[in-house]
Amino acid sequence: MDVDTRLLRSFVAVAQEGSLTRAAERLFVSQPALTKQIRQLENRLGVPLFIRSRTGMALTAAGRTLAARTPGLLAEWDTTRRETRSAARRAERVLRVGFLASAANEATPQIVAEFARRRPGWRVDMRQAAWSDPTAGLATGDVDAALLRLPFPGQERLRVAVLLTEPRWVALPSAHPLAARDVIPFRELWDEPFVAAPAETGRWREHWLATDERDGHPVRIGAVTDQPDDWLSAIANGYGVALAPASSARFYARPGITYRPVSAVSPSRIGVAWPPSDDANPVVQDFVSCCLDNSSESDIATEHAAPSNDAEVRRGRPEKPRR
Amino acid sequence: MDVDTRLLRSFVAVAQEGSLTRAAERLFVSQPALTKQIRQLENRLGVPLFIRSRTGMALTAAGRTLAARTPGLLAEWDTTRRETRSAARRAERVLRVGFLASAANEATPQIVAEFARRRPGWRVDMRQAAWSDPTAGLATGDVDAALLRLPFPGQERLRVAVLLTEPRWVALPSAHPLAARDVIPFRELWDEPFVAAPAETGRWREHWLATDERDGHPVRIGAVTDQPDDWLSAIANGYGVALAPASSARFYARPGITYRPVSAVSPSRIGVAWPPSDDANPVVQDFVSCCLDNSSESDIATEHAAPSNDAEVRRGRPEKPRR
DNA sequence: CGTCTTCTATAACCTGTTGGAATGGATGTG
DNA sequence: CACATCCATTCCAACAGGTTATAGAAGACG
Repeated sequence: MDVDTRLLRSFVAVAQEGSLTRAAERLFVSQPALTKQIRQLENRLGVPLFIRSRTGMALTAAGRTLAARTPGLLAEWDTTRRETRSAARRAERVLRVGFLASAANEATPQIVAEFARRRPGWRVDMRQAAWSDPTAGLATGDVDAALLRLPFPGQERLRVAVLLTEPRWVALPSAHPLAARDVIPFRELWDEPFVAAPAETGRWREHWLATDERDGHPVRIGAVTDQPDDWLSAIANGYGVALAPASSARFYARPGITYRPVSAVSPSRIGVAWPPSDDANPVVQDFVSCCLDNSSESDIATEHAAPSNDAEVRRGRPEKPRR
Repeated sequence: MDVDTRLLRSFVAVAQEGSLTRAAERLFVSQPALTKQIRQLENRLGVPLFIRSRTGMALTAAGRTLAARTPGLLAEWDTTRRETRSAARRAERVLRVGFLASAANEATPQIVAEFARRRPGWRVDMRQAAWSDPTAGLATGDVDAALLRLPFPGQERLRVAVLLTEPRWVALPSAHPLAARDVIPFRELWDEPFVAAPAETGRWREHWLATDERDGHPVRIGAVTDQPDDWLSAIANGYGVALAPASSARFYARPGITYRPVSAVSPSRIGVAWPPSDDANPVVQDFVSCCLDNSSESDIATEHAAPSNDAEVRRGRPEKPRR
């Protein structure tokens, strides 16, 4: 009769992977735990969902039926959850905004101040997210909007407006030979070990390793960190170097670390993001326009989800109604 | 992130009842258990769903949002569950048919035999249901079709074809003064204690107490039973009398119990029921037509769900393709 | 042929959660 | 002022669910 959605998520993972062992590591649980979960789901439904064999787990006819419907159900539950939390924040007059440490910049206090002027009675609740969640809580519905570094995984399912573009620099241990140079061509960093974000951040990690801009040259990983402090320590301790936004030189200055401009590497962008379900939410939209008003971009680009790939819809910069 | 659908069902119950105490008894759990469930749901969502007061539990804005979407989610889950089990039975070539003890009659073996002729390779799995589930497992998706006494609760959401109409008699302790009579007017039974079905069977229970046919006269309940054997014992032991289909005199003859015709009470009907999702399932439809072929009704009525009340769609009796 | 590897299943153990009964506390009511 | 009616809390027993270690089956390979 009743099931924990967790069982359904496990089921979907096993169905996709075709293997308990692989699904187990994807879900960060042990394989015996997954064995039990699947067996429990089968018992509750009173139906075998998989045919076990040494080569893995194959769906039965019933399993295929379930597998076809479950993702939709889970998506609906997630939507419901998101809307419920969003309703609660609206009732409390709180706008919750997530941000990545590296995406908050000098303009942030002004954005919040202007929002406070436009929406008296409302409170902005800023929460910093770890790098392990590059959507800063948007993906899970924890926040109404987020200030992020682009690109990030899951971007296709959200609305994004670019606020700022800045060059990428490199952070090096001060003792590093290249630290003496004024500008470093990216090519000269190809063989350096890099301090990287956790693997589960996918596209985001790749962007900061600039894997696309190495002509296929492999990346050396010197360390994996998931917070600014660990990241700085790893670099200072010589585990590797890392690309970083130019503004890091101001926000994350630290003895033992030197920032240098990098040539021949694409810049980094900061954007504000919100879920499509809030396209008509006036409060969220007010916050977005406060962001745009304080943006240094002369031409605001809003990235929408496009059927095939990331087409960008450009729109003129709105008037500044600053009093 | 994840929730047990049980929590959602509890939430819906509390939201509807507006009270933990009442919802708890409806759900057959203790009130502290429900308190904890609701609190747990609130914690998982990170949102208060109810405002507690001495007068009960009132939904918050977030609670209303959740309450609006949850029933749909649960219904979808139930549909998914039903279809999954149904797919399993199709793969195994098993048609599972539920029946209430009192709804199986002399025609049943012939129905099954004819189905076996039409669908070689298929097996019919007949399962008897307790009175506590008057849909005999259809409501929960445990069976593909069911032979039932009409009317029953939940009938509106299913397809039903009437197979047989028979008078209602009364079952009395043999020592009962009325047992000596040939025919008993229903009115003379109004003050007798009745042996009834469990309260949760709603409309079904009321039909067998004939509450609608007492001119508002209150019903006396002498005992509550949920299986034929208990029911017979209760009557034989003098806890009360009970209306029963005329055929019970043949199927449930027992020393100490006397069956007598009752006048001025409506008859009972037997029907075959199936879920609307199987309207196009050829196997289920074959079974239904086997039922109709063996029906004694000269005019087959199929009851469909109607927007306002139980309109009956009549259709001519199909040809008998009996070889 | 053993030996590895790669799957899933099982066993043993530990911990946190859940449910029930009894009880408490707040608050209207006869 | 005792009572009825809510929800919250406490205590205890039972169970579910996780982990590690291990078993068992069956291809892959030297």
